[in-house]
Amino acid sequence: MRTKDEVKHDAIIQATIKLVNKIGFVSSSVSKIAKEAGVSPATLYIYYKNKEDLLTSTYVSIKQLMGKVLLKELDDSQPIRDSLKKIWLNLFDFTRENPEYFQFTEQFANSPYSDLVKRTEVEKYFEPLSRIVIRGIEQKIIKDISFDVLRAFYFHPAMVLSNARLCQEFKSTPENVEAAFNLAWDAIRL
Amino acid sequence: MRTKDEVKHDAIIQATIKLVNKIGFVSSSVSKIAKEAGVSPATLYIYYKNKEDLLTSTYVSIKQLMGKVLLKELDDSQPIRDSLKKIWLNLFDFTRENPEYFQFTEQFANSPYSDLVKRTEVEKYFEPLSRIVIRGIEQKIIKDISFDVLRAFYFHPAMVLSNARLCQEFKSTPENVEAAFNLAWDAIRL
Amino acid sequence: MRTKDEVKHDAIIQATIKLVNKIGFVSSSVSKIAKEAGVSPATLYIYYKNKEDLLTSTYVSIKQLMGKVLLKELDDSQPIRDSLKKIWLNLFDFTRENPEYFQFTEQFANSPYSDLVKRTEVEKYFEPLSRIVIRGIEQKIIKDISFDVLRAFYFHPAMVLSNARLCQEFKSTPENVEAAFNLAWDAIRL
Amino acid sequence: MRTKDEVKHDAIIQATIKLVNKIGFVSSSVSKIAKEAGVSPATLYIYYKNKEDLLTSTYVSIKQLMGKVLLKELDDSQPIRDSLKKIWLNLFDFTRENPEYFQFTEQFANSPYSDLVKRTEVEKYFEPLSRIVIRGIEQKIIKDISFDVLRAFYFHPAMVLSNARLCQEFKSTPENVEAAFNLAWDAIRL
DNA sequence: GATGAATGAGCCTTCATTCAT
DNA sequence: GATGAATGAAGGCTCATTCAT
Repeated sequence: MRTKDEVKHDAIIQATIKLVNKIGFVSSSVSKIAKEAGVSPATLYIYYKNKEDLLTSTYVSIKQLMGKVLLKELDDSQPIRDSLKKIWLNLFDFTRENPEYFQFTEQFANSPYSDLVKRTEVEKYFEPLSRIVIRGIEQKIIKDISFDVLRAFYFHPAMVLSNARLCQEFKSTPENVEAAFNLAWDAIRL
Repeated sequence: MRTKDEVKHDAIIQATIKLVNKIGFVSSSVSKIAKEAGVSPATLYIYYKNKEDLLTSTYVSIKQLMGKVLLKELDDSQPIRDSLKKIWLNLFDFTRENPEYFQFTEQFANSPYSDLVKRTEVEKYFEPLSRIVIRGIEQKIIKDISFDVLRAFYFHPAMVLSNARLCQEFKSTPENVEAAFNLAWDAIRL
Repeated sequence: MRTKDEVKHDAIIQATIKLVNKIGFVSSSVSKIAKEAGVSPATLYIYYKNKEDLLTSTYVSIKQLMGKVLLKELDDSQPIRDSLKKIWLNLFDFTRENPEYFQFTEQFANSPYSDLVKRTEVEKYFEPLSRIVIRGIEQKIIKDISFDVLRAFYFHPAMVLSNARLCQEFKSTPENVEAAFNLAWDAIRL
Repeated sequence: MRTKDEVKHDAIIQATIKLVNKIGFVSSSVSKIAKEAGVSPATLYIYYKNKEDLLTSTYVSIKQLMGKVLLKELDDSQPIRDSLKKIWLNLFDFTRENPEYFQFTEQFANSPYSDLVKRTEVEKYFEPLSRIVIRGIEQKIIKDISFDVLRAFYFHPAMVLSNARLCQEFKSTPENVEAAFNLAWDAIRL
């Protein structure tokens, strides 16, 4: 018997990301994705249960990768501010080097498809971040306020500034990112 | 000539908002909107050039209303911090009282349709806000940093916290809003 | 506004019958039917909810017509045998003059689609026949046995003999039909 | 060479019958049948040329079995009526003990697939029955009328009464079957 | 012999839009 | 102005069959 062709599988994933970025979620039909990937529409259903599965799986796997990249090289012994700054820098590195991955997740997160992914399914990949924040609160370094609020001032601004569509002026040079991080830190620190 | 029926026109707008909120952008077809509004699909094309026109027009007019509400009762003589706080409070008032309007704009802003609306077309309704910020920078009250960054820490967090889908824990009580605003202010102030 | 085009509706019905007879239920796709009728596939959905509705409605309306034709010119005062014979003759007249209608109902009745039609929905058009049979039983002219059995010997043989596919030898001349009816009568009479 | 696996072959046949009975001819796809049988779709094509071959072969082999069962224990010396009655009883025994086989053949016989099976291919298994009938005619016991007509009154009613879908009231108890057979006999005897 | 991967063609249905009244 | 009818194109998905191992 023939074995699953990982090259083909990867072509499907890349085609999905590329097409969604180019023409949006709504217009990205299964047959267009298949054509872009150079396979038959039917082939797609060997790797995924249906269109929803294709899109959510792609999203989750990118988020998993993001989690790994953002939280790498973290050292529990270093100051909390340094950890949080490192994560920011990692994020901007990631979005600079994988703009198409990042753009896909942003589009996905704001599409109705995102309701189909359990929040915990994604949040688990960022769990170490929560632990840092909690530690910061315990050590009276970070404001004792709900996680939703802290996220709105620590994580979301970074996402927004990374998003070329939303912020066309902001260029993510090390200086700019550092300057912007200062605002995040001023917001959340005690 | 007969005059267009404003009752009918309004029914179309309300149906659009209601349906998009209920079943999402992708599933909201013209005929479903027409049925929800109690008119013929063809009637819709009397009021709008096409589906794109319907959606973008609806979006822009809500944004115009939002601008009016957010920037009301502002007094150039009052402290900048007070003005910015007032705008926050106005935003949470608006989203509390018009959740369906707000939800629609959030969905729209993250759909591919949003690319069809010129940024300036919407930004002009929030122009007074820029002036306040500029004044704050000139008076050395607000950090001298690009507007994209300031918006990422002043405006976006408020939008995120208003969005029930994104922030399920955060309840917009006056105390919570005030507490969250403090983070915004800490972020942008000098 | 445009009014429903009955010519077009009839074209759809005739195309359905013709195609199902020619290539069978399984192969008769909506688009083939539409093409045969000279309309767009979408047009078909103006007249029918879906494919199932198209097929069942067509079946039921033919059965209604059959009921009318088979039971016409019946006279309660005439002998029961004459009434039952008249119905047989009417049936063979009908199948001779409307072979495509008859063939369609036979195919339908033995397809899984037939489960979608309530038995009573069709049986009501043949109700006078039951009444004759019941009268015959009461008058001790017809055997007192369950209706299923009587139908199996009175009605089904006529259907089978009418069916060109099942009975290729039998020709429905008046003499042949009369001769065959004698068997039916011998079967059910007391 | 390797020998075909009869266990596997039988699994395919049983899966075909089971699935066609459960979901109908139209919905019974090759891959569903393969899955039900626990084999690969490709395996199926080792045993059968194509789907048509699978279905027709299954049909013919059941019919062959039916012929054997119906015509067993027949004695040319016994009265013709007894022989014909015995066949009836055998048929009801068969359908009672093998309802799924019977149901399959009934579905098949009324599907377009049945046209693909030559009539003689099946009829040969019931040839002894014809001989009995011919003998009956020669002995002036059975009406001298075409075989199509005799079959319509002798064989078809039994099939109809056996078919649970068509006759929901009739229960095939020995008494009921005997009573019904009397109608068949009355119909065809001289 | 046996298999899961792979496919182009086709399935039913809905789409955004225009037509004819 | 307003409408329901009408449509070609496209939607997601499954089909019977063959390929490659």
